[in-house]
Amino acid sequence: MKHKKLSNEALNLIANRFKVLSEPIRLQILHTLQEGEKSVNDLTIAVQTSQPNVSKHLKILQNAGILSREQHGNIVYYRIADESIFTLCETVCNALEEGIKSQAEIFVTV
Amino acid sequence: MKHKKLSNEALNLIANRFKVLSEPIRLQILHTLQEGEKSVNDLTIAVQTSQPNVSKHLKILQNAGILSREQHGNIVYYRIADESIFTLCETVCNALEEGIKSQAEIFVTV
DNA sequence: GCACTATATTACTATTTAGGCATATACTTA
DNA sequence: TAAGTATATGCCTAAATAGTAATATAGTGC
Repeated sequence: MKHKKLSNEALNLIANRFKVLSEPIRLQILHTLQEGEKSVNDLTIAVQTSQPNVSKHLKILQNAGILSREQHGNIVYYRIADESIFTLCETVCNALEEGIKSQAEIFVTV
Repeated sequence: MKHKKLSNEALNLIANRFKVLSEPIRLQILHTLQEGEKSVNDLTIAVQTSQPNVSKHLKILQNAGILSREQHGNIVYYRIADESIFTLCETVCNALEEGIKSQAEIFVTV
């Protein structure tokens, strides 16, 4: 398996993407948006925190290019702009499952 | 495309994995280890920071199940224990490339 | 214009954490 | 045992940031 050498700037960008995804509330927002676009109010109800807090997280996600924003009258709808985040989550899920299985094997072999 | 509903605890675990990967120095360490196992000293030289700092990051990566540790005499070797992190980095890389391309299109259509 | 609703922003606080420095631990060799 | 080397740990400080509360902005309908 061949791999390219990544520059430090590239690693910084990658690290930053992970940082954006490292907040549970933001993952909750993304997970909720997997059903389709939602208003800020919908999301506020879904993630159980204050509206200003949701708006702040939405801005972070939008700035990262993960969400797009669309305003209709008084209501602002957010939607997923970069589906790759679900691939990321799935990869992590599988890895975590594997890790737990490996731990379980310790007991099996006793 | 069907997707399962994730519990908040699951999202916390996923967020935590992203958090571990959200530090450029840790990505540098992982990227260096892609060549194969290295000693703490090797890694300290590779990532250009202090040895205690490297040890601290190595511990975080090991606790997350991403690295494994093996001591030979005086020297401690670390190696990748969870290859999925490279898949993650690659997915992010591709997404970032796509994002930049989309931005570029704005200029093309002028 | 005025009241009402939806979203965003600002200022603040509390928590987390990366990095530096000093030092501890552990292994090796003389 | 003593000196030397490799790695880990503890304490501290500075910077980043999530959350809150108050307020600002912007759109709607009367």
